Amino acid sequence: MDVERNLMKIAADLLAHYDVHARRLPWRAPPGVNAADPYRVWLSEVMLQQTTVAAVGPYFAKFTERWPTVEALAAAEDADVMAAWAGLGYYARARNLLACARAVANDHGGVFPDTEGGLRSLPGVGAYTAAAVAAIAFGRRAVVVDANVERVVARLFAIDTPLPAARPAIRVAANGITPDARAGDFAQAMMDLGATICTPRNPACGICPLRSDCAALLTADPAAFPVKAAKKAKPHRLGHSWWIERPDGRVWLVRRPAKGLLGGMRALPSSDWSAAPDATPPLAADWTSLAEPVAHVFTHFSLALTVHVAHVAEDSMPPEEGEWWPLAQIGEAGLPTLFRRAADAAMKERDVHVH
DNA sequence: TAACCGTGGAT
DNA sequence: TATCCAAGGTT
Repeated sequence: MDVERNLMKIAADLLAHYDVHARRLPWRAPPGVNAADPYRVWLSEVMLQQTTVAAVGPYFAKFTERWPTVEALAAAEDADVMAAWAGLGYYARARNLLACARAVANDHGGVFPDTEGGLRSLPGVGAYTAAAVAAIAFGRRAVVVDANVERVVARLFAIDTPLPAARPAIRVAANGITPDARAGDFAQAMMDLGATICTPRNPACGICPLRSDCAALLTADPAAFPVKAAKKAKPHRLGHSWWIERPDGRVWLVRRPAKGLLGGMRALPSSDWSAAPDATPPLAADWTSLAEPVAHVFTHFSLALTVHVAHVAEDSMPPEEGEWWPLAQIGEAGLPTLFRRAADAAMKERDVHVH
């Protein structure tokens, strides 16, 4: 069979399947509506970077209700956006989200660029997101390659070069099956397929709309694609955080530096995180340490965080910059998950002593 | 280029 | 319990 014709068949088969089985997602235009809102497409794509659909759902609802347009988001306070993002992870995304919204509002008249190149120049918009927004929101033909597409394409063509070295070949193959029309639907169909059928483990090849086109299905183990390089072991690190509570029911919170881990987020005052962290408290007080450290796993290391608790006088003021945050509103402080769990542990320990 | 950057669910 | 993994971008 003619090779080009066979490649066209892949897109046709996939789009026919998508027309029946597309997932209904809040950021997708309803069936029959062609134009998705670029703001919502962009917002969803940024939230979905390395993040599951299930995790994004409530955050997308919260953001679009509070900031319905890019102009509204551009006018938001930094602290409000960072707090609203708390718990979703990869906080550089939130910082870039605001920078991008302000760039669109201030430099582009509140209208998103409608080309891949224009989108690519925005903060936090890389090759994938630019292609996805251009295709989904603006109907451009763009080659959209995320981890789902990498997996589906590696299997379709049985590409056995290990990632990341296989990326150029995967991109070429993805370009070869991307249709001129409905490139946005095609991209979303590929991602739906990767998320629901062509899954990393135990793919449902028996119900796959592309099973007649798949080279990996002819091998002993289709799930072996894509081949990946071995991962490095995560080092274990230690750390200390200090819970400083006043008799009026407030706790001392600081803000972490703008860049780096948990950058720009509210936090408990903390040591460095290393093999031998500096355990010197930020102020002299009668400290008690929680027996059980908070265990937390980051992308490239795991952490055992010892939480120290002190009750200090009303006029006490720690040396570094920060704010006395009311305990009754601790949920609105926007603490990232590590510190939310440390706060939970400290408050639970306090309740044990009170009762 | 490869390291850095979160979190939670699935297995 | 340990490991893998997710609609990646930045430096």
